[in-house]
Amino acid sequence: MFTKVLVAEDYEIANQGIIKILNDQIGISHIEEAKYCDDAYLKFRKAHQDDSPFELLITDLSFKEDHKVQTRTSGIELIRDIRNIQPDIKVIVYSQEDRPDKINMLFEKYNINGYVCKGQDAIKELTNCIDGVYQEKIMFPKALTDNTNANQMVHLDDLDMILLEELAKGFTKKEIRLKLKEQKITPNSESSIDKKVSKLFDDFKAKNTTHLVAIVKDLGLL
Amino acid sequence: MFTKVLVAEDYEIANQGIIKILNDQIGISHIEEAKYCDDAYLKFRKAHQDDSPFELLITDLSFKEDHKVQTRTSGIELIRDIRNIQPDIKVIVYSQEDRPDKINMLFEKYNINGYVCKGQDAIKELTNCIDGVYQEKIMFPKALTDNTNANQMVHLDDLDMILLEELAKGFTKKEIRLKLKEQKITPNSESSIDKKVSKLFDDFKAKNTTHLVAIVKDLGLL
DNA sequence: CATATCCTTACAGATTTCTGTAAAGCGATA
DNA sequence: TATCGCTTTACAGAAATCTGTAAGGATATG
Repeated sequence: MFTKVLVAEDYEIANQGIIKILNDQIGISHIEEAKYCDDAYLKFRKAHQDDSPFELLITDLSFKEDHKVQTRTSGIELIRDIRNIQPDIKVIVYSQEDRPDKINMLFEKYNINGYVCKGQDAIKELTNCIDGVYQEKIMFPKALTDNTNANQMVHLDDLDMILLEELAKGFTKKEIRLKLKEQKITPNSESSIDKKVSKLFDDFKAKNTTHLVAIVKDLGLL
Repeated sequence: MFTKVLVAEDYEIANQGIIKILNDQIGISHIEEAKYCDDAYLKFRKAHQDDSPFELLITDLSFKEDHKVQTRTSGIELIRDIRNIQPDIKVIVYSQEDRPDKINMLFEKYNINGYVCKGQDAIKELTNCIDGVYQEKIMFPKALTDNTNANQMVHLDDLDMILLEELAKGFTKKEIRLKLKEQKITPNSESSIDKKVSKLFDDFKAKNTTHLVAIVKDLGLL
């Protein structure tokens, strides 16, 4: 079983809960915790430099911001930076998030090894997930495998995401076109943007831009 | 110090975290836990009938619904029912909720004795809160006393909320006008709607409707 | 009663959105 | 080279948004 684990979770009590389980139920000896992404990153890097690296990272996704200014503000950035240094570290995300799209994204884009939804059966799910990941399995959460509607997913490419973000920030299509031109992202004609957004209308059954952004926000994709 | 405490929290891991703290840091001997409101209520009533009542209830507000059908679905109902039987029991709410209005409501309407926000310093806040409540104090969360920005809040009236909701659903102002007319809500001219929405633009510093809805979604008001 | 203030409504015009159609560009294939 | 399929772009028109100005109505105050 894993012997050295890093837990990144800003909510102290959840943090303690995870540690209690790792200790009592799984018997992992060396556990370190961090309440901030940056702290987690520093602990990780120190361990890596000292040649006693962590084998597993258990992290939340969202970290509340407070007085301490952080360079990393979400678990995703933490995963990215840590994987940059130690690509083979196992990563389990433990989060409130239960939207299939978002969770799938984590597996596809960030190659996480497991996901556990905060919830009633989190203890069993977590221990189960750690077991599986230790055996090199990819551990999807029940919410994802149960649900058949995971297949109804809409695939969004990079440009789709850019458009959604810019629209949500209130930019007009003219402004977005200029931005894309500046950054040499193609296609960048107003017509192409129109087409792409119209496709998003179809995909998400939205009536107009405002509706679209509201839907995408609700789905947690933005 | 309290000797018999009931913890109602559906998230197992947070549940375990609370128990760990009550055990390790405060030294409370008799702790019972419940993952469902109804369970909590039954445990409470049994203890009360057996003449060894709980002295303190620590409860979450929101309980996720699952296969088990519950008569009580939120901490508020639990508090109400328990206080009905044992009015002098101390109650601490431990929840994600950080909106001043909502928290204040709990103190005013349900006479809770303390409130702790789930968050980075929850452990210290929780132990501190329990101490205070034991000394018969009313323990407001820091978020409520610290924050001066509670006053900076934008006040949204009913019509504002209706407009935001309808816009987020993708309805045009013409459609919204007709809906308001049907429901006999005034003002309902397109001009008045324009004016009200323009004010919201100012309040939230939004560039257009799409931006406005995105902002309001992010703030969790919608 | 006169006046000030606030709220509602009407309207106008510049801009933007949304939805078509059609043309141009480009790679793959025979 | 010719043709097919796909993507990008151009353009156009109806609808909706956004931002003014101004007029009408209700209420309060002196």
